[in-house]
Amino acid sequence: MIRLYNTLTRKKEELQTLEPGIVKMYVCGPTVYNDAHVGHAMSALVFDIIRRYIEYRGYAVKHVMNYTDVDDKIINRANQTGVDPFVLSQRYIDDFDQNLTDLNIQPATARPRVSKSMPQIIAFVQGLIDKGHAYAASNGDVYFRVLSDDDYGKLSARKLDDMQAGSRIEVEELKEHPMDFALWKSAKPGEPSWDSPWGKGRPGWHIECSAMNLAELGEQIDIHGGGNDLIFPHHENEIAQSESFTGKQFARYWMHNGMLQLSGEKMSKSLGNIVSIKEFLSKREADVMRMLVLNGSYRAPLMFNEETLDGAEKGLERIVTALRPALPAVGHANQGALNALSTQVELTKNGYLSAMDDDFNTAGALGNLFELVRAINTARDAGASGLELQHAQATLRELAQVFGLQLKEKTGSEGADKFINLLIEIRAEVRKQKLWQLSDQIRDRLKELGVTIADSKEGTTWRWE
RNA sequence: GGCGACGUCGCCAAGUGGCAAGGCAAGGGUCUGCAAAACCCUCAUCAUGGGUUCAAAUCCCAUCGUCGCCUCCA
Repeated sequence: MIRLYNTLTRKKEELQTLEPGIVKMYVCGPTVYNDAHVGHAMSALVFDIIRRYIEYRGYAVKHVMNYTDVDDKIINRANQTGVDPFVLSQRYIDDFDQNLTDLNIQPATARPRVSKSMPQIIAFVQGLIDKGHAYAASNGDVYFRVLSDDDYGKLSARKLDDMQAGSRIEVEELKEHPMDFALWKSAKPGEPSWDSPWGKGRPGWHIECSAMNLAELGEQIDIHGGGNDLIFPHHENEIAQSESFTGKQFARYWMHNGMLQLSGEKMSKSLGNIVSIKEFLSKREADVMRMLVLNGSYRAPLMFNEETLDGAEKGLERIVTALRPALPAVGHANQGALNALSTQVELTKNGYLSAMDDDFNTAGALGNLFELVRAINTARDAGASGLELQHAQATLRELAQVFGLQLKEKTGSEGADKFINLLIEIRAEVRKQKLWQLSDQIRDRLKELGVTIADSKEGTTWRWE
């Protein structure tokens, strides 16, 4: 039984789906006006890991991620660069898709965009007006009437009265209440706009997600996810819109990931302290970013710096090492060593599942994986054969794959193997004659070419590195 | 100022009432001609001060500190 932390109730709850065996999950995607950064990667990775685990547990996941391709930022950037806003957003959508692929993130089963959802959005706004939850102002803007929603503020645990007190929002005369927010914005000159019952205009920020949710997943969904910086106002307003429109509970579980911390601060567009995904991947493997996320807890802030990345990279190598073959000359491992290994396989499986069932505790599950890593290495050192290691290694690989780790061994140029083996063979002869200098020279030169040699009393092995 | 989350070894971090997982780093050792890898050993009483309890990192109160939101943001 999977339990997950629900922001709405601030408690862990059992996952009970609306339809048996199916999880409807909507995760807020990016506004596409710039290169995506590693903070986006964290969020995408968190929900990718969650999705993979839910699927591993036997559910089918309907996963929707939207692209916000109509927005002030896009329009501004388009104007600055002289590129058509739709061309610009298309370019960044393509880039983002590529980023996700590079990070081994499973594509969402549906990826709607604002620009292609206009009829649904307009119908949604009209519906809210019809039900008295929204009103059109004289200038063509349409606002949501917060006072019409009696539990407004329940997700972010705020009260309307409190918000007004500390609010820095300039009260617009056209609004009935200062916290009323725009569902539809009347067009300004030079902006993309669409025809509507209230004149030419474009959607506000929050309505798109309500409308796309309804279109793709229906009136009610199981999980709604996103970064915790979206709790207010975005998700709060989504709830207000959707529940006012349908009269039903919108999402059963609200899940929010913590922020990536770069030198102690949130990485964000406005602070300008950004590392793009592209930039990251030019320096490190995709698995390193995933390991960093796995080693933390998805709801807490995640430290992103050279030190934590080095740690993630080393941990990754440790798992990869455990998957390597048995030693060349296999002795016979004693029964005790083999029993210890199979015991650990069971312990790890159980530990992994109970950690992950408990609100996707990846750090705890990872700890279990490392215990299996050690058991495998110990058995190998004791002389276990490939066959004897097989089950444990398969388990390790399976559980790592549920995490979405690829665990790629580096490979070199094709066809080089036989020449490398030849060199190793010659070197073995050289070593027999104790010509250490020559032997070391071969090792050093191969190292420079990306081949690492390891000698042991059972023989010599090599690998690309 | 308001609301929320949090403070566990040098770093990342699990654990939320019953003797403090795991990874990285560090030190010592085994193996090795040397090296790499691996393995073994060592390495914390849980921000501070009170309180509840037979028993608290884990519950309550206070203080200090950090982060997020309140404005675009994963």
